[in-house]
Formats: sequence, C-alpha cells, structure tokens
Amino acid sequence: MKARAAEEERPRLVVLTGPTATGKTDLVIRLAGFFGGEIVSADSMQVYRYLDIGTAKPSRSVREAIPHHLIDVVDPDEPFSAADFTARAGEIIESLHRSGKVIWVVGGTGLYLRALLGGLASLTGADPRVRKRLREEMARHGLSLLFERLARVDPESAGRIHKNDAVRIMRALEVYESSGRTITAQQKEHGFRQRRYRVLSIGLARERKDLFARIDRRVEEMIREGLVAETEGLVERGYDESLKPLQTLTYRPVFRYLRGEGDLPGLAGAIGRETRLYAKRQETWFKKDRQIEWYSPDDGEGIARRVDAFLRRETNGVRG
RNA sequence: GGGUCGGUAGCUCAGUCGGUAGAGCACUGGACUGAAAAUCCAGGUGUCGGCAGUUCGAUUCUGCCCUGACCCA
Repeated sequence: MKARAAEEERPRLVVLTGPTATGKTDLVIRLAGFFGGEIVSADSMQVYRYLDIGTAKPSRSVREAIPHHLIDVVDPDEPFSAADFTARAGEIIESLHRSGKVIWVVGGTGLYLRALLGGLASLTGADPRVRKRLREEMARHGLSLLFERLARVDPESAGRIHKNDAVRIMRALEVYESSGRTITAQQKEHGFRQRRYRVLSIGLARERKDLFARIDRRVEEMIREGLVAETEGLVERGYDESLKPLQTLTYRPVFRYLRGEGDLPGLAGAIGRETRLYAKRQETWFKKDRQIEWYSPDDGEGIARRVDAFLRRETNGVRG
C-alpha cells in the first residue's frame, strides 16, 4: 500500500516535443492558457542568456504571461550539461508538483528529455582538466591513438563508438581515467530505467516539406529581427566565437558571415540548411521513443482532450 | 562579324593521354548517457549541351550548331 501511495505521488508531466520549428511554443501557450500551469523548457540552447533571436526563445510577453523555467539560467561561457539540466529540472518539478500546478515540459533536446525522464547514469562528471589534456593529446598524436587506448581499457566502448567520433572517445576516456571504471560498466547498471514521473509524451509532427518551409521562414525572420547584431553584441560583451553555444547551427554561420564569407542570402541559406539537418536528426532520435504519441500541431483540440484525460486520471488517483 | 575560355549529379567543380565518370555540398537513412543546436556513420544520384564524322568503341579527337562569360571590331 505504501508503495502504491508513493506511485501515485509521483509528479505528472505533460511533455511536448518534436523537431525544431514544429510549433511547440505556440501550442503550449494555448494549452497552458487553458489548463494553467508552468513551463519547464527542455532546450539545450535556450538556457543561455543573451542568445535570444538565434535560439528562437519565447518572447518576453509570453514569458510574462506564463512562467517559464530553465531559460536564461547560465552565461554563454558557463558549462552546462544534460546532468545540470536534469538536476535543476528535477528541483523545479518537485516544487511545482508540491504547489499542485500542471507541469509542461517543452523542448526538442532529446538527450535532456531522456535524461530527465529516465535518469542519467551516475557517472563521473565532466572534468575540464582531463578534457583539456585529452584534446591536447589528440592535437599532438591524433585521434587514432586515443581510440587505441580506449580499445585497450574498454573494448566494449571502442566497439560501440566509431573511431572518428572524437567527442565520445574522449568522454569514455575521461570517465575511465578519472574514476578507474569504464563508462560501459557504469552505464550498464543504469540504462535510463528510472521512472520518477508519470508522463504523457506528445510529439508534434509535420510533413518534411511543410517543416522545411517553416524553417526557412523562421530563419528569414531571425535575420530580420537582428540575428547579426545580436551576435556582434555577444562579441562586444566579450564572448568569443569558440564558446560551445556559439559553435552551433545558427551562430556558427553568422560568424562566418561577419568574417566576410558570403552575403546575407548566403547566411540565410546556410542557417536553413543546418537547421533542416538538425530537424532530421531530431526526427531520427524521437522515432525510437515508443512512448511518444504523435499529433499534428494543428490538432490542438485532440491534444487538449488527450491532456485532459491524462490530468483527470491522475488527479482522481490516491492523494498523499 | 572575329577571337579566347567554358557548358559533366539539384549546386560548385574535378576527371577520362579514347574502354560510358568522381569529390564537396544538397538530398535520404542511421547512431547517440555530464559537449547533444554538439559529435559521428552510411547511401544513391548522371541522355558528360545537341547533331554528325573518325574509330571495334567517343563524355574524351574533328566539324557544325546551340548556349554563357569575357575580349576585339
């Protein structure tokens, strides 16, 4: 009985996800307007302050009308990771749950959602010193040397990770070299199997053609709204283009443009291409998630009915 | 009107000393546990401008035509 009660006490989340530019923001504004509640953003870029236009953050007026969490929480030169996201979102969700609010988790960063809902393996965290050393070793001796080292200490990882995937090779070595245990062993103990929440996952899907047209429109709008000036402003603030959040699909092309490589239409083309590729990567990721119930973004009514059923079922359950 | 250099994948171009072609990007599919808007993998794609000629065989050589850029009139 005690276990059952604890079951029912788990926070309930309405997750809204899907590729970039499908209309998640517009939809959740309408839903939250109707059902109430607050929004927890699951977007790895909107966490950064000052990156507004290029990350398509919800407008100030929207954020004043409906409380948004995990937007503008770190500076562009601060580290932030899926683990940070999970920890912070966990606290926010607990507190919203205690006050009985409807919790909307909205975003397209697949790893963040998976980590939030399933938990993250309790691995060694990122260690900037180890990372710096590994990067230097790679520059000096080449990636293949690092890969060979990984193959010796953790053959299973080496079998799973491609020999060109520098990020994952270095991460696996980082875990091994700072903890003495392989990443494989630690991940096996875990495997995203925690179930901290009761979840309704709603995915927004659009036809490729439609989605790509929306992406192009959004890119034009970003440029019109001053994406280039925003980027120059970041530089004036002292943020270098090598920073992680600036080496991304919108800002990276802007820096190229600022160096005189290409004109404005060329910039729009580049961002559009990158964004389309990103949207496809997101589709690939979400396709695997069998929990997601897919809807057309135009089917606001159907989605609202589904959300209503989910919330009703939950509130009628046993209360703590 | 004459000359020069071009016309090869959706785009930019490479190439074939004659045996029907290839890179990058685009496009499509996939992977993903503290960098995830990151990182990585795989896959095609073609009347080689047109018509003739030479040749066993022409995208490659020759002629003519069409077409683009530039130069000279």
